[in-house]
Parts: sequence; C-alpha cells; structure tokens
Amino acid sequence: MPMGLSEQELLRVDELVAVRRTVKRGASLFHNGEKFTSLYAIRTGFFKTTVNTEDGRDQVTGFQMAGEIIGLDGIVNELHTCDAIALEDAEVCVLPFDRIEEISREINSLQRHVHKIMSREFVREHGVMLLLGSMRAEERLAAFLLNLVQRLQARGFSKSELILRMTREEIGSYLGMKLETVSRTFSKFADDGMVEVKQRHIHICDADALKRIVNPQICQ
Amino acid sequence: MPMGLSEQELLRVDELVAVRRTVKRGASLFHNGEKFTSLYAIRTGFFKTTVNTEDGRDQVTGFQMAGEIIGLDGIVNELHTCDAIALEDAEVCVLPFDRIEEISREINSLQRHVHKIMSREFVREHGVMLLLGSMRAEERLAAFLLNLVQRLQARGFSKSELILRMTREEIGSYLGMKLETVSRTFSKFADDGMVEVKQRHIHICDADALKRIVNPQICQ
DNA sequence: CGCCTGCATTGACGTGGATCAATCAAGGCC
DNA sequence: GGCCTTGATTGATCCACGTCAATGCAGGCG
Repeated sequence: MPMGLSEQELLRVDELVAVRRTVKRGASLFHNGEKFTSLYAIRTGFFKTTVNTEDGRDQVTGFQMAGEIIGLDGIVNELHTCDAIALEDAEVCVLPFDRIEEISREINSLQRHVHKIMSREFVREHGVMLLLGSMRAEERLAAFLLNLVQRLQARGFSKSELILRMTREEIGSYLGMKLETVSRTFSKFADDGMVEVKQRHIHICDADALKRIVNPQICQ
Repeated sequence: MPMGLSEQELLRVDELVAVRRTVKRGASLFHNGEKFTSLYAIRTGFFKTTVNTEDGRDQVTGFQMAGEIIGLDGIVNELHTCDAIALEDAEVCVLPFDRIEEISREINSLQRHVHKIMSREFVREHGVMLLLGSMRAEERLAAFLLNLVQRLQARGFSKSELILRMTREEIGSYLGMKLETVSRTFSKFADDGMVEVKQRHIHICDADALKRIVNPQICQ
C-alpha cells in the first residue's frame, strides 16, 4: 500500500479494503466468464490462476501469494478471463474496482500505486514468456524455484526451505512441461545435490547452482 | 479513444496526444534500461518489443501495429524493461505518463480507457502464454497468422493477404521456435494448400483450415 | 553487370522431452 | 487394520523439433 497519506486519505483507503472473503482450499475466487466487479488482495493463502480455451486446453498462468493482487485481466471486458483457485485455505480483501477508480482520482499516490501493480504484472509475464519461449526444462524449473523462494523470503519465510502448494501437474502446466518431466527434473536436481525433495517439501541446498543453471554465462 | 466527451474534455485529450515522433525502420523507440516517461500510441508503422536477459537470451514479446499502445512495462520502476524496435518507418504519439494520470483523474472515461488498455494487454499475454506453454509448432504458427490477419482486417486491410514485416527469426523468437521450424511450417501449410507463401508475402487461402489446426475439437 | 549480404528454404541427423505404463507413497475413510 | 484415491516417481520408447549445413533468392552497390 502507498505511503505518506493524510489521516483522511488513509480512512478512504481503509474503507476500500474493508470487505473480506474467505476461500476454502480447492474453491474458486472467480471463474472464467463471471462478471468482473472487484480486484482481490490476498491476505493469506495461495492461489493459482488458469486460462482455458473452448477446446479444453488449459494452462496455469501464475501462482499468487499473500500481498499480491488478482483479477486484473477482468477489467477490459468486465468479465473474468481466467479462473482463480485457492491451493490452500485463503482470505482476500475484496476491492470493488469502481471504488478503486474513484478513490485513485482523489489520491494521486494510490493512482500511481495501482498503475505500478499493473505494470509489475507485465514485467512478470514477460519473464514467463521468456521462460516458456527460450528455456529448457532444467532452466525452467530452476527459475521457478528461485522465484518462489525469493518471494517467500520477501515475506519472511526461509530462503532455503519451502513447501509447494501445487502439484507436479500444476507446476508443469505453468512451465509448459509434462508432470513426468517436472518430477524427473526434481530428481536430477536432487541427484546433483542442489536440492532435497521429499514430495512437496523442498530444501534448497545450493541456490547458486540453480542460478548457474538459469544463467550459465553470468554465474560462471 | 474514449467516446462521449465534452468539447473541453476533447481539448484536454488533444493536447495530450499533440507531440509526435518518427522512428526509422530498424531504429528503437526506447531501450531496456532507459528512463520511462511516456507511453506511445502507434499512428503508423509496425514495431516489435523484445526482452533480453543479462546472459544474452532475447525474446520477442509482441508485435504492435497502428492504434496500439507500447511502453506499459516501464511504469513500475520508471524504467523500460524491453526494447521497442520499428520494423518499418513509423510515427507515434508521445503520451507523457504523468499527463495521462493527471487528465484521467479529471475525465472518468479516460481513466477507464487506460485501465482497459492495460487489462487487454494481460489478456493478450495470457493468450501468448497458452500458446507457448501448450501448443505445437503448427498450432502456434496458425494462431499467429490468424491473429495478425484479424488485427489487420480490423484496420481495414485484406483478411486474406498480408505482408510480414518481420523475419522468420523474429517470428520464431515470438513463438518459441527456431527459424527453420517456422520456415518448414510455412512450407507445410503451403503444401496443404492453406496458404501461399512467397517470402514475406502471405496469401491465406483457407482460414478455416488454420482455425481447425488451432482448435481441432471445435472446428470439427 | 557481377558480387556481396541478409534472409529463406530444404535436407540429414540427433536429442530433449512427450508418451505410455508400471510402481510407489501418503492420506482419508470405513 | 485394510482399502481406495490421488499424486509422485521411474523406466522404456518415440517423435517433434533443434542443430548443422548446403543452397537459393532478392536487393543494394561498386
């Protein structure tokens, strides 16, 4: 949330984030095709977003954790164009979009903040496109792990220990590979001593080695 | 541009789009790392945007034509995070971003319009992620051609005839495949009588067949 | 004009990851 | 406890696409 607001401005923002909603593990926050009214700020829990085409193709477009915003795709057509599914019990703030627009007309720093959130999402998606378009399986999984652990660390969790909230299949869908390949690549990383893998419990032993996989040139 | 503005509002918007800039073929509109100040609305010409990592990886993230907006990625960090290169001589409107924010605080429909432009870009990128993550080479190229021709048609051009402004390598970079595969896939489409290909001149003979490649189930 | 340069095409071959399939581990439930 | 379901691992095989390399084609220029 933006900084340096007056007391009155803070009140306005507070009322924006007043409404909460809980989502059980496996349940959806919104579905493809539903009317778009609000963005959602994740307070606790973990989500995936998936797009699906008429012909049954289906892909995970992102994993979101506490502090992140979902629903941005719905603004254009006032319809959500993806599904948001909770991967563990979650709580979100409901942010009615017309209220966001209204308040951000009054508070410049909120307006700027909203724009930055959107822009950050572009940068993230460009990263995913780079990953999907130009990396090999090992590079993808290494990049994925490093990204996850970095975001968790920013939230105060360990930078070497994590529990995956998603299945191998969901990871594969996100990274454009099959679940078997995800599993094999985890095993290879484990054989090479870079990580320890016990189902969804991951211990990163050698983050630098993972970085070297993603960035062979730079990290020598 | 948004509709239903008063005369005075129109004046405000007009002054926003007053400054023009021309970009020669091969030249850049902005570069990765440059300070972000403005969005750009393409008036004429054709651009590609590319992201590049420190280690020399490089990927085309999109092709933009008249009427489309580039530069959205720069907002977060006030730095551009990709390059925009003109693929033919081009002219753009320079839209200083702080002016956009200022005016959209006054004119609700402009604010909404800006948000929709951003959101549309998310939807587009989700489509690209789906393509990169789950489609095979023929499906990718068919989807690419259909998308291009549809956008050209919306601008009043033929829906069956087009001239590619980019090389096979750039297409491949965008679609996550090698230029040889792009070329071979074009040849295969030509053999099957779906398109005629003469270098960069493309004639689409059977758009439905292309659609069936992308969407086997639906289009029978 | 012939030469050069930058794309594009095409062929031969190798490989990374998909596919198919069996087995295993961990809950959840009666 | 035994049973069932869901997800993960691992092996064997296959093929789509990448790689390497030769050739063709068009435009620009001395």
